[in-house]
Amino acid sequence: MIKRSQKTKRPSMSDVARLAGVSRTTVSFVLNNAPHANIPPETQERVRNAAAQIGYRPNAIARGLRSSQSQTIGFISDEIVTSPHAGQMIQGAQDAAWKEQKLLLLVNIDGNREMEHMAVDLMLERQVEGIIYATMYHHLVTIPEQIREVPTVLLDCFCQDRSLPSVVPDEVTGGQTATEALLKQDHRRIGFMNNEDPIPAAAGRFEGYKNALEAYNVPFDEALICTVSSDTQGGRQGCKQLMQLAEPPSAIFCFSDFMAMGAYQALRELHLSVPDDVAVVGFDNHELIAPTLVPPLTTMALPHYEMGQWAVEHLLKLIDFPESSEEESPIQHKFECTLIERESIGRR
Amino acid sequence: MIKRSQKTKRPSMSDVARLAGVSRTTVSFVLNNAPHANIPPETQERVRNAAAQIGYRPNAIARGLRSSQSQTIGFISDEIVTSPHAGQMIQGAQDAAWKEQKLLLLVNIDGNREMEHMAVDLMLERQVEGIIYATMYHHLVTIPEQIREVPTVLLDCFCQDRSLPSVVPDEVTGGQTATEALLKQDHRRIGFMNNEDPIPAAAGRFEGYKNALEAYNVPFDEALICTVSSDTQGGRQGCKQLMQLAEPPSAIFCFSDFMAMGAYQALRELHLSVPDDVAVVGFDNHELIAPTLVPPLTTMALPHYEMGQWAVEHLLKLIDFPESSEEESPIQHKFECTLIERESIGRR
DNA sequence: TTGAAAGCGCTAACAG
DNA sequence: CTGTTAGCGCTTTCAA
Repeated sequence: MIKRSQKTKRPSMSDVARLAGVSRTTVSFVLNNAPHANIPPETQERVRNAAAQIGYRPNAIARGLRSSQSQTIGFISDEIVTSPHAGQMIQGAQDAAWKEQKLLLLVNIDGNREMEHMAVDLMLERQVEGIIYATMYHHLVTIPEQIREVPTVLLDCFCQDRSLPSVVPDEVTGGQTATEALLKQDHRRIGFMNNEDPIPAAAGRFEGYKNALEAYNVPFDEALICTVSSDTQGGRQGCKQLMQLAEPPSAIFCFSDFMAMGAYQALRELHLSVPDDVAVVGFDNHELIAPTLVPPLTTMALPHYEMGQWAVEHLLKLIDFPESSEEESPIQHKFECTLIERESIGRR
Repeated sequence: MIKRSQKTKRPSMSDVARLAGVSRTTVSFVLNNAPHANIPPETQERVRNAAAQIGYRPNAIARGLRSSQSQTIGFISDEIVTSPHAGQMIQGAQDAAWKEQKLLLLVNIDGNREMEHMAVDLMLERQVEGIIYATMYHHLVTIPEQIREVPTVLLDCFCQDRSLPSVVPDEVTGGQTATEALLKQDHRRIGFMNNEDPIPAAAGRFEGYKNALEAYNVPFDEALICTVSSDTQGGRQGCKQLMQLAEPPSAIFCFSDFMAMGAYQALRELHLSVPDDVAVVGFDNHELIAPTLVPPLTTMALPHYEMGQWAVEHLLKLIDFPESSEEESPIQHKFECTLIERESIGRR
């Protein structure tokens, strides 16, 4: 049992050196597998044993001070709480960091500008090697200026002048893929319930919807578009509205899984079945919603994990090669969304 | 604009001292509002200006090395991804830490023992002042021994010998409150769909259920208990089973919101309405589920945010007063669950 | 092959 | 009131 009173000092390198009968230098070389130091196996053995014996553990703070590398990455996010997507981004980021033995210093600023500013300061003081600035849905952000003291990558957001590298989902191809899933099953009257908020996802998915129609030579019909709030209520109302049309759609592409859930409710109230009467496709692949609906919802998965991963990987590159050519035009990366096929789309 | 090339060295205290024409000590005293150093306002002014002018920022690593305080708390969690509850615990923990200007070093070990071990090592090397060990649902855990080198608090879990302080939800009173909500509306035949997994929540809520019945002098009927998987499927099947009884229940207490969602589905298939034919109460207050069901689900909220907060607050106490009397019997704290009333309970 | 020594940026006891 | 000085634990150059 390694239990040790919290008050006693932890063993330092000198302690190991003393016990092994060598100098601190030697200990350092051995424990770090120093590249060109040629220390005889026997001495190495002795040092390692001594270290193990007294339970020596390197002090990353001291090492960090000396080598000015904190092995730490800051992760700032707005509202972590509500979205399960947050977890996936963090997980992706952490996994990528873990591979390089870096740890994430997490701060959730909950939409508070002042806190955001302080968070960046605190991270900078702690000498983070870089910062990931993440938001819980794809949108435009303004970043505190001091953040530029250190390499930074924007995750699921972007800034006005694109002066910082960013990674976001490809909303256009996402909307297109979703719509094509319907078109492939011979649906031709496809409703689109869009989010009323003026966000990139709304514009992008709408564009993708139109692209898909065009690709299949289906004329665009304004009547089939309905713009509502992106929650269950919105979906329910929007769906009812669409189904009241003289020529109602045989399929509906919903901006979000919540809206799809609302559509299910509306359809049920109208005694229409999914997918036989109306096919439905959602967006988000909400783990808690999509698979549990009856029938399970076909929907688009957002690449949150991958984006988180990419963000850190890219950040690590920037850290290792700060003078990379990127300075003038930081990369704005997009990840494709993938179709998750379940049972809410039937053949027309 | 504070932009600065990433390669140039950051200004240090000496730079400030030089510019202000004083010694490093003075700078340190001024910038830290040193308690007993009586530095004339004028000098202070000069120092502060100098610091601002060159964009000085204290180096927390150096400070940490010197004062052996990292101002950092480790937060280890199993599977952050799937559960939205995770976010609430983290948020609570962070908010409590933030108040003391501490930051969280986050590692999600995803059920991997080896990774867990390494995570603790990495955190200890980084001199975290303490560690929160969190799980995404209330259960028994075994903790890597080295964690005891530093104050530790278990969040939403506990260890066999209770040798570490922990905070968990009070499952018994939770189950009792839920059941009483039904009893208060004059329901007397109350079904209980329990989780088949042998976890504290299952045993505790069942006990609470029985306590409530007893308090209302309602005889316990084994037939009304049904043990299923805690997902939507389980809830659906269990509910059908209960409703097939010769004397079916007029109300059902479900172990989880997912199960309640399944119950809704089953009831709908049986052409029974909630809450008129059958009242339903869930557990978890899943933000994404409970309010969006039709009718909105009355359910028990788990105190995740509060537990996260408490965990850090308690940890900070342990850090500040390591020799507190707690050594022999670490506190095992419980937080009450609260009833969230929506529309799934009707008067009998 | 190993050790001495300098120093990362900061704090704080001690002098002056 | 302010400066000198001695480290915190580690890395790494240089010399032996």
